[in-house]
Amino acid sequence: MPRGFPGTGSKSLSQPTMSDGQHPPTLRERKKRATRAGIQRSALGLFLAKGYDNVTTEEVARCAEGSLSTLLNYFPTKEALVTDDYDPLFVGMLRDRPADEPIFAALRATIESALTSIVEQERDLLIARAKLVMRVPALRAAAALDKERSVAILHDILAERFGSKLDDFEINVVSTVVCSAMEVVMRKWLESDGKADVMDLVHRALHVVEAGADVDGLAAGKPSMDRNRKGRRAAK
Amino acid sequence: MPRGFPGTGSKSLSQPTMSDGQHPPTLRERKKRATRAGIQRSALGLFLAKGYDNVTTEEVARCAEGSLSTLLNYFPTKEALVTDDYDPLFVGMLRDRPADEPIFAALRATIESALTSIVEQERDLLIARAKLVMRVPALRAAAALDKERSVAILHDILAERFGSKLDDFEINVVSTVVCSAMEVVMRKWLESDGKADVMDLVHRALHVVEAGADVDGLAAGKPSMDRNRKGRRAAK
DNA sequence: CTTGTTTATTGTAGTGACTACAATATTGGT
DNA sequence: ACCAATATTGTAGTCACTACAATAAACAAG
Repeated sequence: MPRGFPGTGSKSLSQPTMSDGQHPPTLRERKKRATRAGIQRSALGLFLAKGYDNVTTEEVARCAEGSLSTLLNYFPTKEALVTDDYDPLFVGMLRDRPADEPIFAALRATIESALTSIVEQERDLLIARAKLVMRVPALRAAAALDKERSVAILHDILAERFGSKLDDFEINVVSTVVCSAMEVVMRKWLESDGKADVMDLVHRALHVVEAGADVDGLAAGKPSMDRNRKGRRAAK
Repeated sequence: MPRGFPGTGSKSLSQPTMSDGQHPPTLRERKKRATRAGIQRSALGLFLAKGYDNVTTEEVARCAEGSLSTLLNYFPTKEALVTDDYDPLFVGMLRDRPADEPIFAALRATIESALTSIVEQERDLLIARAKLVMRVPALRAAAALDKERSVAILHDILAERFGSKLDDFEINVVSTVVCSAMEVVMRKWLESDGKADVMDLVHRALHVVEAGADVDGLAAGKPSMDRNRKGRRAAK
């Protein structure tokens, strides 16, 4: 009789992982994805219900009708059970922008399409997961390590375009700062339970980064705000 | 016969912790500081010698001639053994700047005095610790949580000055972005083993943040670089 | 459908960080 | 020298995670 994770057959969860293999997904492959998704769903459910710290990895494994060994085979750490990994989608989109497009315009466009696409498909899942991460210190710490990768990727893209004209240090600062600003956007958006206009936040944040965080200047009515297309001053 | 941590008597380590109590430090207090410092020094030594992951907390306790319980009483986690906590010094300095000084000027001045003071006294310790943190993922993750507090503190200071004129969101972005930029400075400085000019890095990073990370503009010779007083283009 | 190879799943035994708590030692004031 | 407050220690246990060997399923071929 079959062991394994039988109850996880519903493939309704659209995994945002990169489908690099292309080929018709072999049966084995599909099962792996299913078990993986099943474990992750069980984990998220339990974490949301009982609180991250009050759920053991063993409990998650049992809930997903599998063994702890298998769980650890898919997710090296407990924190990894709550990771999203949208970077590949993001990077692909950014790389595909025309090379002559100003970088901040490209960023805005990329973020807009990536974000709306994600929000459309997995709005609730995204919010639930992200709010969980925000609540749990261990998850925030793990997310910080993920963010390093995002920064590195953006760094590479920027270096591709400006490596000859800009020092690596400045590129580093810019990529770090942009990612940090986006993190603030996410946090603020989640605080509003996803009811705030994400793109408005994105525009406001990127405006600060692009035009300069000259607070004294910003406070004085910010004269050159014609860069962004959407109206400012949305939520208080 | 006395148990406790006898071998840690040398108080040569100038603890940067806030001496809030003021009063003549009672004998008990001094002992506590000594044991704490002793544990931390033992830990750092072992971590540097054998690698963070190859040292157990029990080992650190033995090296400091104390028990594991005591160690855990002083440091709630293994990561905490490598934390520095310069924020109080920093905040105090920033709060003491004249209220009418432009905020970025205040930041530069504060960072300059705080940094040079720290570097003067504990240069080697600082570098050793920070490089350790950079190498070990678990420590980087823990440092991210510490950074949250720094951001919050800077946020409060900015809110004090600009809360009436600027939306909380923009203040959040600015404080986050400034701290992130400083983190990049530290990383770059450590990559050069502390041989690069820290303040030059600080100025360059803050310039990007203050004047705007408009990369296309920056790449095009950056016309308005007369804001900073030190020469640019230091290390390649 | 059987056979053999590859790969996925599982159990076991352990390590290490950390908690809770009770027992003991030390300090500080009287 | 004694008592109260506090510091140190040991014990027992939980939990995340590793290493590894055993088992079961998926796949490719005959």
